[in-house]
Amino acid sequence: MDIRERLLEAAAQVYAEAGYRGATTRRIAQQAGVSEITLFRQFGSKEALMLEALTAASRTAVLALPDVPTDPVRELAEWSRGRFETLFRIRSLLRKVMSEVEEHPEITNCAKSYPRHPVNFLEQYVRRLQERGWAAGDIDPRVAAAMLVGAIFTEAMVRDMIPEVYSYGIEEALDGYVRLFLRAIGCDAGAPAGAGAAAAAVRET
Amino acid sequence: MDIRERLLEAAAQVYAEAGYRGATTRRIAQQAGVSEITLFRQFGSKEALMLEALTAASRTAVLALPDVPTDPVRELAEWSRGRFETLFRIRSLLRKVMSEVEEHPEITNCAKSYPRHPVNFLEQYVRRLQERGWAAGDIDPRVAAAMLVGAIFTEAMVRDMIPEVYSYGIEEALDGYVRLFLRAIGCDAGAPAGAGAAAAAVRET
DNA sequence: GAGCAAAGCAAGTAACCACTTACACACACT
DNA sequence: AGTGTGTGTAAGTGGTTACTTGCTTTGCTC
Repeated sequence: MDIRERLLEAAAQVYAEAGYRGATTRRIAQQAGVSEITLFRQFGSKEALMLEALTAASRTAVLALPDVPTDPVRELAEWSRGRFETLFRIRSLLRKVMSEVEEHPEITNCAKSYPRHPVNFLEQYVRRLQERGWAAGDIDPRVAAAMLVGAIFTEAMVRDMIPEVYSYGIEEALDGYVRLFLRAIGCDAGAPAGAGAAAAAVRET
Repeated sequence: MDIRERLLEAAAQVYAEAGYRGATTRRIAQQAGVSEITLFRQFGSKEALMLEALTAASRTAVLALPDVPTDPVRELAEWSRGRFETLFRIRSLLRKVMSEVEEHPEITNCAKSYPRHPVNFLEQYVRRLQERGWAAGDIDPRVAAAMLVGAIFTEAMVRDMIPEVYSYGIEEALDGYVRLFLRAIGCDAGAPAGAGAAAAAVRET
């Protein structure tokens, strides 16, 4: 494996564990299995290394939602789960980036430069549900999308920090969020009687 | 003002700005307007000072929800706004605590030791709505409460970090969350026609 | 085998960190 | 006047930080 890549990966990992100040060049070099001098010869400075490492680490594939909704319950459940797993995997790194926005804006900018934020995908999906008459028209898709994405984000960030608050499993939480979300926007297929024409239409397709 | 208190307040403030490693004793003493030696004479060590400062800083009053729900829309709107403002005020400190849980568990424990977490208040409120027949019985109050609280938490944590994602105001967001939440749990009093047949049925029981 | 780029080692730089020691000053109580 | 108590200044402790210099070793190409 290339030394540059080893250093980049080690830098991202140590940063996720200890933050910018805690990610010392010695520790990064040790983690990568190279000497500290090689680090400086390759990247010039710690700042340059971290910038490149965090830019690379934040390049994660963004899960898409189907252009044409067919099974909202299933599609949203899968998307929510994927979104959660992505966030949960990089939760340590994300926490550090969040806590250092004020101090290292130039470095954290690269990590948060989503050209299109995942919340926008969900927002568009809700709009398409509305166009089809599967969701109530008086819902603000931006707010609705932010609510579900926000709940998932919190779940990924704090669940392992204060587990005593969460007496139920993550599966239960995600399924519950999707069900609540669909009910909230008026697209509740599994809701009790009288829940609405939209839900019936969904079930029939 | 007492020197001890000045130091405690300065420690919390500098910690919120720079984190544990960045909160140097020199900087804290300077912020408090006392000499660095006084800091050590008063608290013995940086660790002891930070522990006391963060314990004191995290002692925030927890907003209560009424024992007997009368006006869910208003009560939840007020509670959500209060919850948001509390979190938003200490967002910098919270971000640091979150990013340092793994490294300084003993210090961050004091900050997150909610005997009863705010989400439990909302959970109990939802239960009381259910008992009264104002909310659907098949809703898990724990999951529902976590969803609203999670959405508010995310709003307080990331809104000022990536403002370009949020094209609407915080008022709009909070009001929207409460409306969506009430619809989700089947307690949508003010919902327009078509969306709330189930809600009407709920209200009649 | 010669040449060369990239890696390593040993050592050292100036700055900063938490923390200590020694000593002077100012105020309260008696 | 004396006696603490709490604060300040000055100086310095050993350790760590990012980063550098000088020199040697490795491994590959020709």
